[in-house]
Amino acid sequence: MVTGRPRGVDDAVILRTTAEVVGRVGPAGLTLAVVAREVGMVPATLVQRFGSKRGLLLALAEQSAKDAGALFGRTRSEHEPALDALVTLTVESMAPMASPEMYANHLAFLCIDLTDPQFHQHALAVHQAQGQAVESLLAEAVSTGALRAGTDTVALARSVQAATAGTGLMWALDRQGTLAQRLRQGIDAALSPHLQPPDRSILEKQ
Amino acid sequence: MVTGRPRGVDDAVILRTTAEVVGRVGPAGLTLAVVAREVGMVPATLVQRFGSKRGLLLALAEQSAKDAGALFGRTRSEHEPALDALVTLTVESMAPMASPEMYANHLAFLCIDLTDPQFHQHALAVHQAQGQAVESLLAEAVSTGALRAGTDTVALARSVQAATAGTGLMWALDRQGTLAQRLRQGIDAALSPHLQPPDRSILEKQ
DNA sequence: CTTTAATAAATGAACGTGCATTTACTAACT
DNA sequence: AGTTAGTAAATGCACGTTCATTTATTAAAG
Repeated sequence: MVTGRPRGVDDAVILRTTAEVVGRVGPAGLTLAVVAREVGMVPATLVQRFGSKRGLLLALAEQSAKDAGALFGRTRSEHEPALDALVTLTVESMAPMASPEMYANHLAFLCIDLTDPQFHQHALAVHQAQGQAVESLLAEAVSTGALRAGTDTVALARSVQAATAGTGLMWALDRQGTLAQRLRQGIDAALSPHLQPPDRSILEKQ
Repeated sequence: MVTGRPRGVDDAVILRTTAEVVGRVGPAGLTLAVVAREVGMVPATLVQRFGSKRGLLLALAEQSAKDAGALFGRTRSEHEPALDALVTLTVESMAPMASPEMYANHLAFLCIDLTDPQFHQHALAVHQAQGQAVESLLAEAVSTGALRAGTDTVALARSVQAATAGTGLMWALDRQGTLAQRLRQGIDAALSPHLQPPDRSILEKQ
């Protein structure tokens, strides 16, 4: 085996740096020059390793999808009620968008996802992983009696997912409260009509 | 008042053309050259009349906000049940995003709205106008007995708005069915638990 | 142990392109 | 004449990408 000059920094570091830069300026504002400087390289190197700017962004999207998949696929912490876990998971999954600017960057990525088939594939996978996770938590809530028996968990999962996405959007626009608060309220509103009486809310009233 | 050379085309035409171009390529992909060509002008003229590319886009945002405001502020068609009107209004308001590409453009604009204060102002106004419209329709539905008495219309309006926005987002991702269908289902899911029994749904079952 | 060849990685400088914007000028209208 | 609209050409900049070259590393050859 013939090895050449070793790589100074490995792809993971570059992708982390790229993510950080994207977090600041968004995918559109991203320039190879900035990423290169921050990682101690020169733009041409990035092109050589990732093929193009698009290649770099695509690799980042791939990585992010993998991370998100891991988040939604991870095993529950024990003894936590399913609906609490649902709220926790949702809030956590949207933590990287918890400022209007970061949310805007998220949207910018989504724009790419909707336009470019390769990006779309990853985004769709994440979206479906989330749907699965939500639905299985709802199903568990039904089986433990937190939700009314006979609840259509598939339909409800859709509602919860829509409430999540929609709440994020509204919050980014009106900027009232924190994203986490709003998500809790939004999910609660979607779920509360389906709670097993006498429960009225999944939020602890303090 | 001293008038000089008359304007060849008035601003409204330019804005309509701009909107059309944006619909094709998105706000980021917009170039003055293309707009200018389509309207029979030269880029410099657009700059002179709107100050800059940003000025043109801002004027367009202003116009769009005005249009949206008119839509949400218009008087109800008579004898239509409030909840039907709610669905109709929602579907209509999202008609210009009824393809994934158009939705992506909408999102791209939203990215600008979240980043640029002047754009944000218009977007927020539209959002609040929608909220108002939804809430007043819900209030009417309560008063006519379609919704249960005692329903918190403000909270429910929020839910409906979130369901609307979230449903749009999900549809753009998974592309199942038409946006209108999905919106109907999404709103129905949000409202059905609050309907006055024995009603279960606001969708006509055919 | 050198030396040398082969290979991969990284670089720096140049290139080209796409675009918004500026400037100087012309045309139309009162 | 004075005022406004429009234009053509030039300017300048910001980037992505290409290319020839240098550097680091290993494997074999002497």
